Amino acid sequence: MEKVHARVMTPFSGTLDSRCANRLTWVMPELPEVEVLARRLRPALLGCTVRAVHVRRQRPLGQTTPRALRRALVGKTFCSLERRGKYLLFGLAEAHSDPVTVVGHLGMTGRMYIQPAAALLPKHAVVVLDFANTRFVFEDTRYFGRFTLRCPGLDQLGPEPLSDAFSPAEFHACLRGSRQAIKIKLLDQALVAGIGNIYASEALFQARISPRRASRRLRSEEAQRLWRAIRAVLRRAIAFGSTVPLSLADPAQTGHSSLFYYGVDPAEDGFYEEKLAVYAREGKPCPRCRAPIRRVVQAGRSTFFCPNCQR
DNA sequence: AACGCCGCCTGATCGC
DNA sequence: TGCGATCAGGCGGCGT
Repeated sequence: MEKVHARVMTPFSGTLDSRCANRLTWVMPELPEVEVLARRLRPALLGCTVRAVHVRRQRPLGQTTPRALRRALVGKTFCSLERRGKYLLFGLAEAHSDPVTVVGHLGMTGRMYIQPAAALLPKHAVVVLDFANTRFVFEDTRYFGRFTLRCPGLDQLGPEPLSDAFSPAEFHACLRGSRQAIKIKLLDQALVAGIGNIYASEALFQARISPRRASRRLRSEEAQRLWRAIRAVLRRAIAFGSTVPLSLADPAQTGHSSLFYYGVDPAEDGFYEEKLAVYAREGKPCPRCRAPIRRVVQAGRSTFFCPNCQR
């Protein structure tokens, strides 16, 4: 079991090596990772009826008490699973009572999977939902995630970047009202939902826009380029995540005898090297012009970019 | 009211 | 060897 934890790496949790920003050891969950998780969890989860609810950590429940969560879920059956930005919306229903929605968020290090009822629980389990012979586990090392009945942040979300609700004109209009650096603005979930630190850098690279430009200074064609880049980068990451070779997703290999949660070791298969053009690549050659990628800190977070390509 | 900044939280790493 | 400082970051809350 412990061995498993050392080995399994997933696109749904993680952190950047603190001493060497060039080495990506884990990946934070952003829109593509949450979308891939939803797609994989959905078929396994729908139809499962909750027999018991165990709350191991209260913080991710926010305002919801363990008792309220238990009352809301026990006896109900999972009937839908949707993604909104980086959030997961679990729908549960029962014949003679109102349907409920549970809001989930992976935070920095959250993971969600289904395992056999006999398996050992992870050290940082937050919520466990017992089914007949299996169970749903939400674990989160840093407890930044959410698993709750009420989540105020959800109401503040901007448009889904891959939907028609996300228009270049409106995007540009929002940017014009902000003096913030464009990289920081992209992290604002009210502007557009689901972009995190990794894909903000990646989208700006693809659009050839410097992360330090003031949002309001972007010209119309630049905003449009960025709009397009955001969608392309996210779509590509989703496609990549959902086409991970099955051998890498083999439950036997990851040690989870159930699975549903797919481990990929970036050091072994180069998965992330191929996917990310600039993120965590300080000093390495720009894939477009070979100039060394630079790292700067904006609002306390790392930004990676090519000083030559991005103006 | 937009925006900056802090606190939350743990694990890995590095210096002494 | 072991201990303490540092760092990663999504997001809510608070101050200006």
